[in-house]
Amino acid sequence: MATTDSTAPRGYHHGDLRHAILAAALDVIRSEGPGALSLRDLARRAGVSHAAPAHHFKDRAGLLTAIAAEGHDLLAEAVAEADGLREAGVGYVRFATRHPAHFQVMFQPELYRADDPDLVAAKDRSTRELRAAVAQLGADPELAGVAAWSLAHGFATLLLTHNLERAVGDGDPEDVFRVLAEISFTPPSGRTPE
Amino acid sequence: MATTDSTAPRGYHHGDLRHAILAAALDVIRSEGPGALSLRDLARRAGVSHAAPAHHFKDRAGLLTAIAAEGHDLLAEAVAEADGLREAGVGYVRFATRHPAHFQVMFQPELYRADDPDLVAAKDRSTRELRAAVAQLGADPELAGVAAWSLAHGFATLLLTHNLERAVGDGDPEDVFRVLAEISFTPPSGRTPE
DNA sequence: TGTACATCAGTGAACGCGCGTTCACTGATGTAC
DNA sequence: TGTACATCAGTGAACGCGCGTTCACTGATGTAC
Repeated sequence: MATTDSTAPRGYHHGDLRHAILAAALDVIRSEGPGALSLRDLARRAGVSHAAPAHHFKDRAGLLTAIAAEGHDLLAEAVAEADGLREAGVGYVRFATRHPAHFQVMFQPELYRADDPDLVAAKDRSTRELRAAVAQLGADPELAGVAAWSLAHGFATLLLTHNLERAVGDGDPEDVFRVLAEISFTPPSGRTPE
Repeated sequence: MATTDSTAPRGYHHGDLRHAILAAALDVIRSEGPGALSLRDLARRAGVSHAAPAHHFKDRAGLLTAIAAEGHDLLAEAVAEADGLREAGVGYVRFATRHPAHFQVMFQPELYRADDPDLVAAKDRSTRELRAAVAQLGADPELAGVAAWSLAHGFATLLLTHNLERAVGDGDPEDVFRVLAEISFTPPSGRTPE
């Protein structure tokens, strides 16, 4: 077995236990849901004693808080990279499909400590990006923003819970979403700003 | 203490343990999420021995399956009563706000047995009603249906996870949703069917 | 270059807890005759 | 009207399990001098 992998665990110290635990946790959440998480199980998966995880994340809530914070950062990034409101929506959907475990945790606040400073900061970042995307709308950005967010969030959620398999089929969900955004947000010509 | 309440537990037999357990479960799910459910705890809340719940619902998954099935029936009813697509969306949102625990469980399939016959039948009913509502759309009902569903589902989900408090404030979420539906589904005049 | 010390990451045994499941049981209710 | 029997709902003791948490510990790494 090659020992050239710099992340391979070696000797007494794991080397990167924090990331190993996070990766295992995301795995479990993706396949079995957040309810199936236990620190002891994660320790087992990382090949480490059961008390080790508490060193990095005090407890289950601490771990989930870290995941939620990371999720908000990833979301902020995905939205910031997008050009235009429609593509911001696509970025939202892409984030959800690429990081389903983060997405799942973020929107179940009873799982983590919502007042954690790092989390709050990350959430502020994602909120700022979402607002910036919506600001490109004309009148009543508040309401139109809620509509846009609802559309993207609903699509992503239904996608992850396997409710759109008939509609999306083998196609690219992002492309399907582009069409939806087109349908929903083509401004009626009678109302376009002057 | 009045013993006139016909639902009051009396004597050896509870009288309506099945409903009592369900009610307690919905309570727990609403306030602490489905992860906090345990049959022993529900038995305690219903004032009954810890092995009793297994008589009605074999296990946790059985209980959650029953809740998901009941949820689909309630949703089907809410959508069936509505007049027009927009009101069907309002019905969807209303169902979510009135029965948040059912809503939460229904869309987390890893919590229950998705192949349970009763559940499948109930899900068929709600699917049929949703399809009927969407069928009122003109061209491409499949895609427009996904858009409508995404909008309603996203709005409901964000509402229940306390993400729309700024936008909705003290107002009635259902009214806010009516406006969103208006904004999103006013057909662009260039495209209205002849 | 060597030594001493501090700090950090991970160990492993021990504890108490709540859980689901099983099982022989008992009390209540309905039905046949 | 009475008796015998079957069925159903709920009991309570027992079990084994995985969990989180605590704690004294040890091995590895970095830093000061």
